[in-house]
Amino acid sequence: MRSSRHFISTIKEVPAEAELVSHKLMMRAGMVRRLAAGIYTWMPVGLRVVRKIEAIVREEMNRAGALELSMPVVQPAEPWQESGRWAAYGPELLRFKDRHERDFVLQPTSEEVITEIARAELRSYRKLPLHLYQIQTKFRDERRPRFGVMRGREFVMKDGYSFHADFADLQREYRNMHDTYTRIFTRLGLKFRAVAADPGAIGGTGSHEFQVLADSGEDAIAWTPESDYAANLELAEAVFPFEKRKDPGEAMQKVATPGKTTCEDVAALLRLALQRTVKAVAVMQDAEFNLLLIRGDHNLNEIKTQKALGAFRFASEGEILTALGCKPGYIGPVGANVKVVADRTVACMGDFVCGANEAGFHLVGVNWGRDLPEPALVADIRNVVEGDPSPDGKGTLRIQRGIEVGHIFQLRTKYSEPLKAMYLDDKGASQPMEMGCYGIGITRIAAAAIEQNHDERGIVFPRPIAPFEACLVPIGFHKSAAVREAAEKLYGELLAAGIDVLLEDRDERPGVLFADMDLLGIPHRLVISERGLAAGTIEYKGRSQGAAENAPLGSALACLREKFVAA
RNA sequence: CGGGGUGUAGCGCAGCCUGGUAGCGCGCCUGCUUUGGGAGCAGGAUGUCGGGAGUUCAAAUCUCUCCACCCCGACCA
Repeated sequence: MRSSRHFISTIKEVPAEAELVSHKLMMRAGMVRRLAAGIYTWMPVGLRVVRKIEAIVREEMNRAGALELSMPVVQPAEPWQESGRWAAYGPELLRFKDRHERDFVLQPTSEEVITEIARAELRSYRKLPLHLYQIQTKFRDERRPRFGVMRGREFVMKDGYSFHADFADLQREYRNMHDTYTRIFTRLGLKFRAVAADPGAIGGTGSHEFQVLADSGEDAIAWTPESDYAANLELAEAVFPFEKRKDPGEAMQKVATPGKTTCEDVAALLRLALQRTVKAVAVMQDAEFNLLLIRGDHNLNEIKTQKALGAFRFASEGEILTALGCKPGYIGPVGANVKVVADRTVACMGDFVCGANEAGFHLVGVNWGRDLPEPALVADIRNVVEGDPSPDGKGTLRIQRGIEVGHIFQLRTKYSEPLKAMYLDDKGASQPMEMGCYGIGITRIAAAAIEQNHDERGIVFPRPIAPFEACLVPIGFHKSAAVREAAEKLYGELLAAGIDVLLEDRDERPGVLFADMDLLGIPHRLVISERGLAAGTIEYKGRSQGAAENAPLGSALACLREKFVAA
């Protein structure tokens, strides 16, 4: 490709809306242009990246035995009503009516349609297993689209669905996909981690997320270097503390803490470690008032709480006042005639500090059994923190941030039962199919890769997904016949050798060309100049290396090949 | 959806408080010079000041209203 015939539309200043590095760089590099909130045009340069990601995903999916198909983006409401998701999905599902006032949706995923296919086509155990996938545009009407294409409303996803006669075969395919995803993300040149995850709204039993490691990621991962344990923070279990609860050492005492409404403030005032304090979170389960107790330095995990308690919501200030006679900031479990749910850690604490249910006062030296009854329920309701013991008993946990780019689920019969996707087994009995589903965020990968690979000059793409593998930059292409001839000749050779090379033949100053090639993140650069021609050399520089090096002019192709292997 | 903020040239911004000729930088166009890291000089084009309504002799500026977008909290590839 010649840059003069391509569409390089780089800009120096980024639109103010871009917050994340990857978003800024994608805008600056001219990969995407925004059309509406969370809706982007993929410009020619950006689309090349997307296509390369798709190609790798497609190749590995095919190799793993899955078959590609393409399902409609616009889908009728009926299968969604049958599966129950028409009611359950909520406002993220974009719904609209056609001219006949019939209801339709834009697909956010395609379980319903694929299950219809399976129901109609896979009548016998002889046709199972089957894994079908598509690489398709998805639409989710996000509450708050942000971070450019990282969390857009319209995006491209690879979604695959597998159908099995029994659970064991589903588990086999699940492992197959786990391996396949590992190969895909490795080939894409990403640093990632597979973590145990919550199946969430999609449902089912087992589930793993593939997280690209990046500090700007929206997810937190708990993992340990001592074993292969890794889980999403929302799922990671905070195990029971090893040490037994100590016997009371202090008498309970009321202390004045005027204006100190947070555990941090109270601990600072009393010159106590934050780990000695307990915070109380008031929640309602229908009409029942609950106090959740968490150690001062810990955070409530709402997903775990929901699993322990069932559905709940945070209490209003009025409800707290009614139940405890005290406003938030000084509430606590002592003397409160309400249901008390203690986190495992709190249940093992003694001589702790908590609110006195009197504005401006806290209690110190509080002990279970002596000063208040044992909690009605002890459960794991907090997020793990760095240094907590690993749930598998090996080592301690570390926390790292990540961007979710893949997610695999064992759906079991969650969709096949309501949608009646049944098959006949070898005894002629009708059985619901076991299902798995497997997603990869194609367009999100482009952003995640940039988030993970950039420097002050721009993007540093891994070669497999760079818009071009290499660029050839002639200095004085429009001035020097010798440079032009040498550049054209080499360009032809590189193309013939199957290298995806960009010839920088625009009539711009060298500084502009270099800056653009760096910004676009093209991994390998060859420079031809009169200076070099006179010396019989060509210059090579890798995008992430500091200084350029010279190679004999005739060995340019061999040099690139060598660098490709090295990189 | 709740809370905060911003809409002025293609992009980044100033002007608004205290009403009175719409500006700066980048980019764009023309010419000359320049040519190994986003060139210099000279000249030039570009605006329903987000939309609507109101106050006023006069509104980018004050008031009301609608819209769009961005940032912080409950979800997901």
